[in-house]
Amino acid sequence: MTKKSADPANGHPPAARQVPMRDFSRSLPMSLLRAREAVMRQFRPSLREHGLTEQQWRILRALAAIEAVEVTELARTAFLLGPSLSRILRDLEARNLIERKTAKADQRRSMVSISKEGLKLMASVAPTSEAIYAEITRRFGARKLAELQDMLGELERSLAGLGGADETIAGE
Amino acid sequence: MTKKSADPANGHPPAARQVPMRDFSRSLPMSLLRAREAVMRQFRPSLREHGLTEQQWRILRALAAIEAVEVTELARTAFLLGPSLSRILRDLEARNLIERKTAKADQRRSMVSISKEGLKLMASVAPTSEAIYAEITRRFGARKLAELQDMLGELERSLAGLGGADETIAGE
DNA sequence: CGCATTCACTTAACATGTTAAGTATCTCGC
DNA sequence: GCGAGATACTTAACATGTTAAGTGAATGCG
Repeated sequence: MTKKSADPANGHPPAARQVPMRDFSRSLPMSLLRAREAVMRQFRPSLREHGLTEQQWRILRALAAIEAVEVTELARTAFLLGPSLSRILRDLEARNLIERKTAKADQRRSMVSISKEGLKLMASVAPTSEAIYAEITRRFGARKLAELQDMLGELERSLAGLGGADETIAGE
Repeated sequence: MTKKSADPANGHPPAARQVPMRDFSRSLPMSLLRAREAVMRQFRPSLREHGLTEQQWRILRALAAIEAVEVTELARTAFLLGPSLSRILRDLEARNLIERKTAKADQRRSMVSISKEGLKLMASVAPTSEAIYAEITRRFGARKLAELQDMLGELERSLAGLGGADETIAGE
């Protein structure tokens, strides 16, 4: 949609296409961005009703599956940068949705876990969330969805080790 | 690393898997997020060298293809929300990369266009950007890339009209 | 014409993304 | 054991995402 270029009614010369590049709207980053937005648009309202943002929900979900994790590993799991996670954890802790206690062995580490309240909140959100996911799967097709996920994973892997900058991965 | 369980020293029962949900890291939103990040990680350093953020680059690219646009349409094209765009345009204008002038017919509208300097900057960034895109295409495979884009587009379309909240689209 | 509504932005306020510094611990070599 | 360096976070600072409110300019209707 919206493939204008029909040169509506502005009495101007063709265009200022000085710099030749691929059609911007068809670039891979834009495709991924739009697709993700289309998906998240479905979930946000429900999360919002429960006073959760997308990232907060990611954190709770990551925590629900385990007993406790260090902040750094949680950041990897929830795909958040340290500073963002740090702030969000502060808020979630203030809301009593998570708990924190410094590890005894290493005072630098703090172990994060979900609280009873956090679990209760999750339980109230999960059904809707699952229903939405099911509807998305139904609309797009379970088979195609799996195929898409495979391709996305492959894309990730094919770009691993092409780190644009520092590349501090080493033995991982 | 990845010392997962091993149950260090905390005297707690096994795990807190109270709320049953799909494996979080395999959800569609996470797959899309990670894939996009893997791609953008390639571009960011180059853009950064030229003093541009991803969004600023999106705006310049959108502008390079046309003579001038209203802010609202530019927002659609660059896939940015009004407020973000508003701020970024203010900055880009201060850097003389774009130009703005209010439309004569409708004083509310302001037409945005890329400046000579903006075009010059684009010309200096485009080659590297294209090279990176080519490398990504090479690694992932041109055929698969096209296939992936198709699927992403399909996903978008299959979720259109399922707007999570207001749904104020009407005749578009 | 008068004025309520709608429009096209812009501001404001708060949450997150992102990079750079800062702080407290821990580890290790000497 | 002690001081340099590495670690695990946290803070800070700035840019963007996101929603709500504000502002000025068109529109429409009585």
